[in-house]
Amino acid sequence: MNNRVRVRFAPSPTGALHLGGVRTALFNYLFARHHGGDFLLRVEDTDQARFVPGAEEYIINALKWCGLTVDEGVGVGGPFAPYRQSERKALYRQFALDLVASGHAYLAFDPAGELDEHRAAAEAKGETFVYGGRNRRALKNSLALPPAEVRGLLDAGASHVIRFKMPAYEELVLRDIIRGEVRFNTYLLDDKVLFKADGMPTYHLANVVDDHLMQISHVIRGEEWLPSLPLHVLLYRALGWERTMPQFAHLPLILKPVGNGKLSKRDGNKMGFPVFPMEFTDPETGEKWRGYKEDGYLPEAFINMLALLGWNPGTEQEIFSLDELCEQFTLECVNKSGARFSPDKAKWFNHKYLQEKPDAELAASLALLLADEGIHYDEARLARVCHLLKERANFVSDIRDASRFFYSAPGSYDEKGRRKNWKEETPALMRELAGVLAGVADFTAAATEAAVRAWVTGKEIGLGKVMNPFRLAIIGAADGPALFEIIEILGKEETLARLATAVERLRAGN
RNA sequence: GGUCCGUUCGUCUAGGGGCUAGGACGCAAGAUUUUCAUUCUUGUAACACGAGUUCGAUUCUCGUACGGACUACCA
Repeated sequence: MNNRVRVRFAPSPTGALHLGGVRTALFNYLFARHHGGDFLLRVEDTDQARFVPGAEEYIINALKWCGLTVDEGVGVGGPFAPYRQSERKALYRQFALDLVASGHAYLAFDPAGELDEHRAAAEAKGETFVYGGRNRRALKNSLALPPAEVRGLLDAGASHVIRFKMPAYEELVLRDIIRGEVRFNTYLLDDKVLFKADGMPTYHLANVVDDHLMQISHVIRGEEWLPSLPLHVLLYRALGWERTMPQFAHLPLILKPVGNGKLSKRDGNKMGFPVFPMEFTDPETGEKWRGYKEDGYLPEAFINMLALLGWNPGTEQEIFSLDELCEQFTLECVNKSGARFSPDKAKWFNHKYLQEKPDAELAASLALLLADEGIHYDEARLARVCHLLKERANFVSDIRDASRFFYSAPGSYDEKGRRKNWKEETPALMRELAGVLAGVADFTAAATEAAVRAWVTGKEIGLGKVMNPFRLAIIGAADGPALFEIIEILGKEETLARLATAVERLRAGN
């Protein structure tokens, strides 16, 4: 028996992976790396009806984009292959049958319609229908029906499922790494279906069987699974695997930024932020969902933001590289309560990471965005443009939007800026300014600034009287980065040309 | 409805029987600046409520309220 740490991320390919799913994967990954263990990817595709083509590929690509490398599993293989449950189908039936043989499970023949009727009837009385110890002898199953009738149904090929036989009355005290002791009483629990009529196991059976077979040491999953923990533990027990049963940790949920409830995929489009790591187009509805990647988030920033949603090491550090996260992550520092997602904070993280990016790297991303719009740019200048604009940007697209004047002269001028800054005396001032600039041999920001300041000082007027209309002439707007830095990049010729154009086109007054 | 989980500034959180309850996001003000930002400084703002234990509870216990998850032949 080995006690190597082995964890798995086990998504169901029913659509794109959302924020919560990525965080579950992340915490599993961090836990594995922290302990020098293995991170597996297992695809739980036991529900044929909900299978979405492309979802599995999306999940793999999303993990890749996030930098979460899978050691073993779908896409990479490994000693316990296959890792796709649909390909392990043949394996599960025997375990279900073993449970029937040992008296821990039974065959149930109730048609789905009849159960629906029971549920409806119970609901009408304000109650909930529970298929369990209190009524199973009155339903159509191998516990209630005479053996001969069961055999007859089987011989006739009657559709049936296999249900777990929940113990009548047992106090269960279970341990969760994050929550401590959690208590349940089997008296209130129902006989869950383990094996479906279509020959596929349900999540509960497949999950337990695979975690056992794949020697998983820790099950780290969302809080929505906490209610089925007793079933799973009982299953390990019934299968005789309790001694090597994994430890459990149930992660708090990620909640909507505003309003009630957990974050759903609808919230993103509604409130203007992505809930998926990457863009996803639903193949059935054709609906398109935004992604963090396409919105311009850096994967490191995205991961950092997600890691701090429900976890923190107890220090005041906020910026962590993936390596630092691996080093510092522990389940004991995961908190118990749900965390509201904050799009603002996500942006702030990206801003932080953007500042650390080398100009050349940003320039390469910017070039792509510009090419998308068919904007012509001078490649040699792009890194300088990024250097100048990045500190005021959250995304590379912010740099693109703030840098348009570098690629072409202003086609129009900001009206408010014109009214405020373009006075009767301005044209003359601008012509004089052009003369001053023309005389600067080495057209650097430092040199032009020194020349202009000297000239303005001599004239005994405020710097703003010159700089504001100057800015308007060069970039067509009243805001933006340091003007002398801008004209250094633009060059003398272009600067003088724009000045001349502005003098010609702009008129003072209202 | 039932079962289970949770509750510190608006949000993410630190802390923990005696603290001026700390940080970050956001917001506001000031400084810097040729503008707008950035940046820096300062400010804003919290222990859900009620009992109990205790010399003393935000911290421990129990209730209440509120929030959440689950309650499928879905995961």
